Amino acid sequence: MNQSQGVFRPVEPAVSFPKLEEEVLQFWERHHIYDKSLQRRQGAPRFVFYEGPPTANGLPHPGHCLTRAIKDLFPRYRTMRGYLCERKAGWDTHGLPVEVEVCKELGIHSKAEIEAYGVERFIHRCLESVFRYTREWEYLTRRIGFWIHLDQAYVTYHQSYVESIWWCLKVLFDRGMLYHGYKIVWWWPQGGTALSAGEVGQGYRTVDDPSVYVRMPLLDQQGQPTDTDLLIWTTTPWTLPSNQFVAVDAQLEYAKVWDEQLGRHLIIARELVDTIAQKVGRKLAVREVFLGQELVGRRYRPPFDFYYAKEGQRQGQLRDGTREYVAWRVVEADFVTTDTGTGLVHQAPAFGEVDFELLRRQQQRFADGQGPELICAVAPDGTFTHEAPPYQGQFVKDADPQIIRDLKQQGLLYHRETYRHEYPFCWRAEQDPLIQYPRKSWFIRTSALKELMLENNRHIHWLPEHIQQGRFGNFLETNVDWALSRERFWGTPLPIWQCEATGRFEAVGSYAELLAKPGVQGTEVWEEAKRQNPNLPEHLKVHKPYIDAITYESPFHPGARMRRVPEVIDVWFDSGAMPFAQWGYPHQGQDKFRQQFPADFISEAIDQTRGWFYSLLAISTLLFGTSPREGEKGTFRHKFPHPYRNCVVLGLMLGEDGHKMSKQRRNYREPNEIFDRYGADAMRWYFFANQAPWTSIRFSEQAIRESIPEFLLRLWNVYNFFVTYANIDGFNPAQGITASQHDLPPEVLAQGQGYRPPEQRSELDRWILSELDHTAQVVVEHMDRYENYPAARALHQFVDALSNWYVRRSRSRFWASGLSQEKLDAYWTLYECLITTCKLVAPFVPFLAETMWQNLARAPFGSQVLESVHLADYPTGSAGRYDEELSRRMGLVREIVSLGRSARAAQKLKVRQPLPQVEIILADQRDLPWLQQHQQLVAEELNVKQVHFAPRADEYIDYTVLPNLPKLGPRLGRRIPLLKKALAQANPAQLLQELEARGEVNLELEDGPLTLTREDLQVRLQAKPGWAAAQGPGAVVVLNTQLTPELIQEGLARDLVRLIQEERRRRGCWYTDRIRLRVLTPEEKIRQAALAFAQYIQNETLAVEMQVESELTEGEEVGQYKLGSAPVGIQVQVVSEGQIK
RNA sequence: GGGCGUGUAGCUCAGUUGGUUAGAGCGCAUCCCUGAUAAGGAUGAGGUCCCUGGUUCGAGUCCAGGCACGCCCA
Repeated sequence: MNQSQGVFRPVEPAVSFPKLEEEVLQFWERHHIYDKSLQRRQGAPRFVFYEGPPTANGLPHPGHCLTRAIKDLFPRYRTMRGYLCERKAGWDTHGLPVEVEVCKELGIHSKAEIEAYGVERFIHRCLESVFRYTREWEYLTRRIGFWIHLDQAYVTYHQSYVESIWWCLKVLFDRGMLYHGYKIVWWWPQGGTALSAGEVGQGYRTVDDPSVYVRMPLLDQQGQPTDTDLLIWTTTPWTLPSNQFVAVDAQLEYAKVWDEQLGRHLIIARELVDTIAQKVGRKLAVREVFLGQELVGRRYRPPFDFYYAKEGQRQGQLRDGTREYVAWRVVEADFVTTDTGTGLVHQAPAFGEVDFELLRRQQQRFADGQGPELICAVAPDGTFTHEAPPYQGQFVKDADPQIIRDLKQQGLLYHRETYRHEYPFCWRAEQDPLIQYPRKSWFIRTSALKELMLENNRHIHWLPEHIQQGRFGNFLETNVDWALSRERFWGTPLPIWQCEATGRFEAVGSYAELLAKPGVQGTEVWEEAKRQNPNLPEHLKVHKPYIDAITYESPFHPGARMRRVPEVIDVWFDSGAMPFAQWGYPHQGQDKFRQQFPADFISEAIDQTRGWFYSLLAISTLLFGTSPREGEKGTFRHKFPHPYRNCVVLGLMLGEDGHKMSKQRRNYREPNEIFDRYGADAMRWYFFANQAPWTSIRFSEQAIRESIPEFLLRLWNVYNFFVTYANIDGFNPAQGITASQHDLPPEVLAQGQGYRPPEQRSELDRWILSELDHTAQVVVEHMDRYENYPAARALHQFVDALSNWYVRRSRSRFWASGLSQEKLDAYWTLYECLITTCKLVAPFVPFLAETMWQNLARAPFGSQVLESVHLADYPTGSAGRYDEELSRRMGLVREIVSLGRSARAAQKLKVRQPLPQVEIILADQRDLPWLQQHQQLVAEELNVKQVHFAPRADEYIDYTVLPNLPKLGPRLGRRIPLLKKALAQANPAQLLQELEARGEVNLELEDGPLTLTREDLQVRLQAKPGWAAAQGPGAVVVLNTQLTPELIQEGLARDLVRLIQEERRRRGCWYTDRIRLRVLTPEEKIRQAALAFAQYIQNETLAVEMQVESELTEGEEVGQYKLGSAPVGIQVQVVSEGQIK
């Protein structure tokens, strides 16, 4: 029969996966398979997925491939499991990185330069920049097989999105959760800009700074100077005029030392006394030692009295009713160290984040308005203000020398030196040092909801688990208020308007609400821009600078106007608002939001812990974690967890060399290169099947390449094998099946012609179907828990078992002529295995699965079956065919065969040489009857004439009887060593005999008797030396290596068959060609073997006749071979042509 | 400096609730197979499970301390 008459399309053996994938992509698109996969689940329970929006202003790299692959895997899987999973794409479009890119193009940097360039032109360029690489992102998304609605993507700068955020912020503002306060930022004074942590990190340089030790005299209770000084240390003398406190560690030991030369006492940390004495070259005599807490509350006089003169004597009322001096006293802090300095830390809250935090804690101790105010003698441009008259107008760093001179003059400078350390500079203007500086910012009072956020977190399923209590939990524990505002241009404008007369604020929840305000002015700015450039997207009207132009009448003061505050907001707020903002909620999309909240599944890399994972959780908890206030629109209380239930945290992907991926290092390949060479499935399989997704993964081109032979090609070969023979035999699964629109589940296959229930089929068939069902069960169990890695391993193992045991053991059945029932069983079994595997692997390697489905299912069934494997239901292995006992036993057979091979290899006896016998000794006799029925299988695999099971073989075997520890451990506990001793002394053979006879055995331990059953003991076998044997945990296999002339002849005959087959192939024979055969060799033994086994040889090689000759002729038509040392010529002549190649 | 994670074969990584002989792939070596064939398979060598101490009858696994690396934050 011609293969073209088969129902399956012939399979190309030299497959190109990338090429197939392109075809599959076209097929999906042409037939709208993704949409159909959703339509099919209309009305089904939803599986909600949120896309964490990428920024498309940079090219995607392999790390993004991992994220996108994982984001595709679980939605695909859940869809096949019967859920409706809509996938809406999204783009993150705002933020500093965008501005930085544009500044680079423009060759500018500071805010002033941007303003000079023009905010309007600037944000237009930002908008262009944002979508620069959208095409590349979309290509990657499509090519890797990530099904998501790109055409319906949410975009963070769109008006509806911005207005959702405005709504959210208005709710928070009205609840009093949004407030205006100070934040200490890294500040570039010359540029007038705060820098992000990333930028600051780029600018660190090693520099020498002045390092000064300064005395601050302690005061007594009357405020009079004492003979004792606090000694502090700083590398930023310019911060001293703004000193407010000195911090100590309450639990640290401090020493009061006497400096003879100075004639005064100094207080320093006890363990630093020697260090400092050495520095100044003086003797410091310890007079007293006490804990830091004794210093807490003591007053001192700061080195400069610009503020002290006015405020030094001021007291404020504490919340507990008592009074305390507001500043210039010793306070307790947990950040004090003794690594450097003196153990007493000068605090200038204006110029340090921890200092500022300390001030804030102090402020909280006082009643409202009674506490210390922030002191700051420095202007935003980095120069001293009039509040520090001697230095007014000087840049802080330049003022250091004079400040030190003045300290010296006052006698307060105890010691000075130079200190080499890392200090940040502006990454664009290398000469400009950064300073920490207080800026007014808008904050969200997230710390008030800390407990709720923690509670919410407790309900989230994190993978890996440790994120919950670890990185994320800790981060929530130390929650500080969210500094929301940014003094930038390209971002969601903060929707707060301020009364120019009273300074009071008001939040606005939408553009329409704004336009409805009384006396609105300024809309013409946008209208004019639009007139000049009609192509401007409408969305821009809610952005700077247009929105800034809009003012309205103040409700707080007659005649005054409300103007928007200048800030935009942190981009993390944008992305964290996506659960509702992607629908424009609550101004629109109410149904959509309620259907799609919260998410069942999100996944991003671990760097998002403090990014998106946090912003999502914080915003959701703020809005939906408490009961709504009266009159609020859109809020409600939702039970935890939200906004996501399961979060797979991916490891960071490193380059080939284990370093961060970087273009300059060239330590990774472009995704497209991988797709073109190996295909998306290879990459996906590498991601899913090589490691848990949260281990930081090292990009490896080789590992991607290897996933082809290890998995894809192995499955492909089985598929190819099936198609080849099914076509030869005209196997057509569709005959007899009438169901329509099905996905070929077992019960439908059962209608097929020649289909027999598995229980009537051979053991091997039942075994592989058992493995199939079990694999499906394991995969579903893991995938339901978001564990792709163990799921992929189970699939890998199954494909291996199918290829290397089932197909190999079944080959003779497929090769037999005719279409017997046994052969049909084999076809039906393999067919079902392939169809089911195809569905099982579909979420993992969607392209390969689709290709197989189109041929295995669509080719014979046409429209009777589902159009795509991705529309199918995921197999769950629920057919009840999993037979644990059978799986275990087959495992034992495979072990025995493996041991036999090992023994052969050790004796250098190739498998082609038949051997008379193997002796198999089992550790456990209970499988003996079953194994005896499978002697034939073992005999074939090992090429031996006889298989003999010996219940006891003291001749070959040493026995060791060991305790079964998992069973006995809990029971015996500390008696275990005694048992071990008793067993070592006992005679194992005798023990075993007794066990077999009575079912139990009595042992006398040193501390008393003990009765053990068969289950309590384990027998280990060891082959005695001198035998061709191999041992494993379950059995010992001993070979009989005695060769008879007959066996040697048979071995030669098999060698000949191999040579003839090779010659057939060399001559390009079709599988079914009949041949006329000549075997030419001067070696008599070979000739004799050929004649003795003529029938066998002719059968195996489809030879209608065979001539054996002693004369070797040369020539193209005679293949020249060697058997051992003897030359052999093989001539093959086709007599009747088959049609199958 | 703090938090989190990681450390297992030459390389990349698994290792379930503590249990006897710690696994896989690649690479290497030796070989097999040759009707899935530009494939496939077997066998082998290769391990102080980072170190030290502890808990336990028993620790790669649990606990404490340390070391190295990575990430996040200061």
